[in-house]
Amino acid sequence: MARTPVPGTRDTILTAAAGLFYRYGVRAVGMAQVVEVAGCGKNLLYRHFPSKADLAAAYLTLARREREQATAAALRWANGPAEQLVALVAEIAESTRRPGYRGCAFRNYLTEFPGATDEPARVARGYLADSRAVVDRLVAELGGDALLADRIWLIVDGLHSGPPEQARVALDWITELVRR
Amino acid sequence: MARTPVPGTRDTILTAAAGLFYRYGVRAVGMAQVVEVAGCGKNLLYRHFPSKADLAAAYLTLARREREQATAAALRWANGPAEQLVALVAEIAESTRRPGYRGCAFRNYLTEFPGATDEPARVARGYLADSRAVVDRLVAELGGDALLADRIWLIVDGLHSGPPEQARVALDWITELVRR
DNA sequence: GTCTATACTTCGATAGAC
DNA sequence: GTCTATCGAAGTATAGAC
Repeated sequence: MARTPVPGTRDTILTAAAGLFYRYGVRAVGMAQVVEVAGCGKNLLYRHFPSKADLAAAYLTLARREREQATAAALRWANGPAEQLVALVAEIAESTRRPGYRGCAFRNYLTEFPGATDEPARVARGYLADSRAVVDRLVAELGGDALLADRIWLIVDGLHSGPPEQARVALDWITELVRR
Repeated sequence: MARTPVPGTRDTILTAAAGLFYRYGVRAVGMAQVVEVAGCGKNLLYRHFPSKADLAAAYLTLARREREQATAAALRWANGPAEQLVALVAEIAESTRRPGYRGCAFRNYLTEFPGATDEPARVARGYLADSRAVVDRLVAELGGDALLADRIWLIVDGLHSGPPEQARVALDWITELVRR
């Protein structure tokens, strides 16, 4: 009897991989570990993701989707560029305070693979660039100059790599900058 | 005939390792690669550094010494806490603009080995904590509050992980914050 | 006695085969 | 799903040059 392929297998594998990659780093996690946590055979994993780079790229793409959804949700209740900028940073600040937070997945990947030009690196750089572009757009709508955008991005960068205690400091500061 | 031990061998090896570790990451660089670049035998390497962790710890300790020397040199010409804070950040900003800059060695290590508690990790966390303490002390001397110290540290964090173009933005901002 | 070079061991990784 | 081929890495041991 032909066995019905289980739907959502790809998601199961990807979720397991994402958890491990984010927590321990992409380099530190082996495919065997992913198989173990996903509870599937090695066969299936390599069927869905022909190489580790493919899996890493999918992991970062998933992370991107999650970030974008969280951002969109945060922006939903904000009116105008000022509120939107605050909401944007507030969402990041909040995420850094969640248990298990280990920094920005995209920045982490680029630190683990400096100078990489493979697919995961492209996904990571792409997200960072697009993310920065959103800030630029909102600042422009606000009527702010390039300096304000640079400063906000500087805080966002610091927020991602600093300790979670910085979350409130960053948020308050952004609020102050934007309201002015 | 007894051969005279070459002095400075340890430094030669360490310099080679440091260059590789910083550029490509500690995980990505193998001991064989270090041997190759250092131009010595494997035996000698393991005599001076019994394990890769020892070598990594020595690399970060060297990085710390270099940072401290650069910081001390920058602080030498500064009078009072305000000027010293500016000089401190100016030195960091300048360093991020040097060719070959690949981020903060200590933050990078901790990103490569999240949650590590080995000797290199202790060195990295130690430097970061001491570095932060210097900022706190200078801010206190300046008569500033904890918020100002947090904000300065936020900028320093952002400066380390952001693009080099942020250097001037960060420096100007610190100057403005401290002069007030 | 100190160094280089190299062979070797063990281990874990990716990836593919069955 | 297990089994295996292949590779690279850490670390050790040995042989030989100076």
